[in-house]
Amino acid sequence: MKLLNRAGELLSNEGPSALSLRRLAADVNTSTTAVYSLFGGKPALLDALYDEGFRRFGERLAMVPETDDPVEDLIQIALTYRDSALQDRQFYVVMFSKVVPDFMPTTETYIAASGTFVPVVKTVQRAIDNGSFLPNEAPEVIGLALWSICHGLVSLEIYGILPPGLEIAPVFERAVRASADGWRTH
Amino acid sequence: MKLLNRAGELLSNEGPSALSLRRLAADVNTSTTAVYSLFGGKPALLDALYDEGFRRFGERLAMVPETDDPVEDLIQIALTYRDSALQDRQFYVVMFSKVVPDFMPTTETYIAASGTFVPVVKTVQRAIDNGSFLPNEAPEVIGLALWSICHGLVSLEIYGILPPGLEIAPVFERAVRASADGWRTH
DNA sequence: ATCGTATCGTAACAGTGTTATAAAACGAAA
DNA sequence: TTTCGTTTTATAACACTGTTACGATACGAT
Repeated sequence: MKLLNRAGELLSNEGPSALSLRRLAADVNTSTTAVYSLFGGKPALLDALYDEGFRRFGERLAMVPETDDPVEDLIQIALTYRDSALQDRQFYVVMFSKVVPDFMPTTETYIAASGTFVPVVKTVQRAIDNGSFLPNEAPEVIGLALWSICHGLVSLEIYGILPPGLEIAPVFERAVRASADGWRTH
Repeated sequence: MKLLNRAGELLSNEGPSALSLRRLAADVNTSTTAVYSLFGGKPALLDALYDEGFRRFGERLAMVPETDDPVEDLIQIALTYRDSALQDRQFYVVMFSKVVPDFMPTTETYIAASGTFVPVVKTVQRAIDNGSFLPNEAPEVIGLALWSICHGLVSLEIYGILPPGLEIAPVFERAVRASADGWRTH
């Protein structure tokens, strides 16, 4: 599907505002109607990109190796989260920000995207079983907290609203480690 | 300025996509040109709303009383952060999300907005001086970490991409407390 | 009262997503 | 191979967006 590839390129190279149907159609030598017969419109095209973004994202997160230190595994997942987001930052804003007015993913696509979160919860569960993390805390809650600090820091970074003159990478790691420590058994 | 008031209403009630210049001008019985002579265009109008959003936001955060337990103060600031964001959620997405393509606040407006962050850092400093938080950690970093988990959770909540069937308020508080605990001296 | 600036209305321009209509391409059945 | 039916495509128009040139109006200070 040349259209989808080119849409991904346009999104990555020039951002969401360059992703107009006329521009896209002209780039692959067709007309805008193609988008409607093949996808169903611009929202559906965004849905496909949303899906693609989460596919890449989940692929990379799942690639983090599993060691016998689950808390350290979580840190590595977090670092991978940031790397992946920065690598596909234009996809990231489609996935996690309202970059296109009134765009919402299909519930089907949304459910598929939710799978990205599963390895995090599993690793948290291992940390609980391990005795590293507090028992009697729902692993989804801990996972969500760690996921959120990643999302919060990364989106602030991508939107350029972080204090300037800040070496972000070490700050990110430090923040994630502290956040994980908050769930540790003492 | 009736235009700005109506723009805020439109933004709050119907979201950013309802904020078109023609709609806005018609609602206050004028024409779109008024926006250009009074503000300078739609980006400048958004800039004014961005400013207004941060003004309200900062006002509420600064209203959190200062006790002799700075860590607890930080928790209260965090809870206020969420309350304020949910109260003005359409403003929040203008402030922290790319809801209008290629919109960026003026550096002047951005600097004013940055002031919102100051009370957080000050409270963190008090927690360090207090002996509650680890010394030799930059208060900006700790403040940023706490700010980020608030931002991460709240934006996930506002965008509706949180696991369904979740009582968010207690999860939010639990996550913030754990995140703060991560910076505590043991 | 007059001048100069600021504001406003009308209308047009370029761009967007979307859709009706008709032509073309393709695949399967006769 | 030929025919039929579905899918895909191209053209053009529609309604909408932000923006701007132009002219008229209103307002405030000299």
